[in-house]
Amino acid sequence: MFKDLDPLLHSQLRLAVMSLLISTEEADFVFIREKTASTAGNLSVQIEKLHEAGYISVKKSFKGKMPRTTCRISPAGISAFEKYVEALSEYLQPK
Amino acid sequence: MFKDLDPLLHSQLRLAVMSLLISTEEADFVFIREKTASTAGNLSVQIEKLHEAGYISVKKSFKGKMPRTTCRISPAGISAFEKYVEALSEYLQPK
DNA sequence: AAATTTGGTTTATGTTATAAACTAGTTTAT
DNA sequence: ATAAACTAGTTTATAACATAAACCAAATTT
Repeated sequence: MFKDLDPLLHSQLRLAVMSLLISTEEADFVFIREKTASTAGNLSVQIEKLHEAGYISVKKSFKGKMPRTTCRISPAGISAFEKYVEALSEYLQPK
Repeated sequence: MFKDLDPLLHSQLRLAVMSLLISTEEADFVFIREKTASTAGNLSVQIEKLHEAGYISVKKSFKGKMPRTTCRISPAGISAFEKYVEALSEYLQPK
């Protein structure tokens, strides 16, 4: 009856990150931190989890002299997100 | 940008319980346990949390000689569920 | 009457989310 | 030039949460 919800996506912050990346394709750490209104520590941890899962890629570079972390959603991430949305909709639209 | 998700509802099992109760208005413990495919222990804990929050009412009675626990969604529960669905939809339909 | 099942609750444990503290370096003010 | 403050994060500690395992009381089955 109720499909399982991917625990990696069923987290407010990780879901917000994925939601952002789905529409922007690429976003850096600071942009995501601002849009999600999260702390850097929390965001760092959650980005690492999405990365480990293969849902996003993370690229480190420099913008001038300052470090920059850029995230991009992967095909696996897109598909996981779509699957999550479909599973969740069962819960939201009670038949 | 991203509204906060009610942490009481942002839990697979509690959300499934609420989803069931939204459509059935009243359901007993065993019915919910079967529909959600959860263990009795976990369900007991999560029902208690929804109860404490005032999202559901819990009535104890006997069906013949056997104990029965009946749950019903409250107006506060309905409104919290609706609010949750609305907040969540921001995450699911990336603009 | 012993064993099993029912309908739960309580408790213990592992997982998760989060904030606090820290690191490494840059920019700004003195 | 140096101290102070800021940027961009990471690591670590702690509190909250989800879940299963163990338990209980009573009913039913054998």
